[in-house]
Amino acid sequence: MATKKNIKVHCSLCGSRHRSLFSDITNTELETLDLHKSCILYKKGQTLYYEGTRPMGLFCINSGKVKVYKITSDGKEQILNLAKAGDFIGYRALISEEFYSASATVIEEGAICYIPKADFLEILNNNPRFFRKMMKKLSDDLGIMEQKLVTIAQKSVRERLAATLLMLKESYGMEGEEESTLIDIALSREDLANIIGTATETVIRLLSEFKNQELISLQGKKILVLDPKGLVKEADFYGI
Amino acid sequence: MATKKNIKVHCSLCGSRHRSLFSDITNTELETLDLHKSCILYKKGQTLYYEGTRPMGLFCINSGKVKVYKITSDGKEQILNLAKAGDFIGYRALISEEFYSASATVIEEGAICYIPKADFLEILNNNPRFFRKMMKKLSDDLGIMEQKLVTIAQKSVRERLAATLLMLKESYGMEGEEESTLIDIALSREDLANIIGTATETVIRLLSEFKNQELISLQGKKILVLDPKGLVKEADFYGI
DNA sequence: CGAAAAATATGATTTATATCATATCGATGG
DNA sequence: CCATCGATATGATATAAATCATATTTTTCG
Repeated sequence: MATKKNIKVHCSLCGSRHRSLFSDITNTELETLDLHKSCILYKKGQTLYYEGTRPMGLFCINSGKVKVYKITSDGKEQILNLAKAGDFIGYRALISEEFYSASATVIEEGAICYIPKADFLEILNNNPRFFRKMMKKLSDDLGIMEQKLVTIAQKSVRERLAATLLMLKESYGMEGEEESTLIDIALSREDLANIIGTATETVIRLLSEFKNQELISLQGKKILVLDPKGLVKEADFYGI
Repeated sequence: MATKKNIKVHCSLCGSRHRSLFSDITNTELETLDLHKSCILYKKGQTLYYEGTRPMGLFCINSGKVKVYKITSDGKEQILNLAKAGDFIGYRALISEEFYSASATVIEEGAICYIPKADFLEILNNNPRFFRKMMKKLSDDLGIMEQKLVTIAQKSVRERLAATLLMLKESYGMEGEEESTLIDIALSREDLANIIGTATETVIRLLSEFKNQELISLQGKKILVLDPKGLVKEADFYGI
């Protein structure tokens, strides 16, 4: 493997920062970050961290997409979260002072910054605004995770898939003509199955059915949502 | 319905406080709390708050047990959390500044205090120790919820039931003779089903099987764990 | 206390989804 | 550019668990 090249992505110039948790930290803090952080271009398939290892810092996604997942004792993968530009990952383990409870792997290449633990904690402890924001973020994350739990526990695979497509449309949708929206994230059928907690073949079959119902159209790896209202009807609720 | 009687349970004398998030707030803060809070004896079946309503304060359980749950669009219940003496509930909605995202109902009667939102936020904003503790709590809660999600998404009902019994043993176990431990919480089979996300009949059947395997013994409503190692083998992992 | 209601128990049947199997398509890299 | 490997697709079959049905036991409360 070639040595990873450290690239220069200044926080102050980062296009994603204003949407991130760092949207209103001080200039001094920004400068310290830029001085201490590293930023690397990751390729698809590279892993940022592994479950069970010690967190030494925080990942901040400048571009690209990442999946955060756990592997069960019998080797099955469950995706907990998808992260994109502007998202932080790995803060939960830092705050709970635990080893990572999940792994994170790049699914679409991009530049990802790494902020040393000490700097993150420094800002956390000296910037009450940031502290409050971080707390709110954890609280929001918890609310989302609770909703996911309920969905997976109580809804059929068909409903969960429809709900997941709607969720992906919200996060990764690129508006097209008419009602149609392209879901702009290259998820394999297997990834999709590992989000909703089902078998890959089941996802493939259900996507075919949704296609036959003209709810979606399959553009190679990506999915085009043709009839969001139809999907809402399939999901029979919203939220995952 | 008879008017609820406000009972006197001083925080400073509360036997559960030292185990709670209020374990190290200042005396002044304690006094303010005692002045402003109310404390009511709730009977089984009474609801502390309903999903969709606005949180006006924080519940602090002095005694008794509470289930926190969501109801899906098709009327199914999913229990997210069980709370006992020393536990706080309802803080997530306060911190995220949302309506309640779940309901909370008493399953074993007890005294439950209600701390006005303003007092909670006051302590939160003026006591950095408490703030940090609250943040850690949310982070821990999130880690637990993630593990639950994985378990429900990837494990069989049989494995989930075994894991749940082990979890309940940890939280509510009363050591008996030999390896045996009584799970001291009066959960109906339906509640148990709503924790693991399955049908009531399935729980009843599987409990019968575990009884036949001499892993547990059914003491009326309560369950006696006879062979925890056997249950671990059934669960094939630990954590829910 | 005793009737009614709720919870538990168990059987029969159905069904959604997993698993296994095989074929085709498409991407990747030597 | 072709060979190989992984992803997608679809069919056949197995199975865990839901649902429906009906006793029996336990709890509730008038």
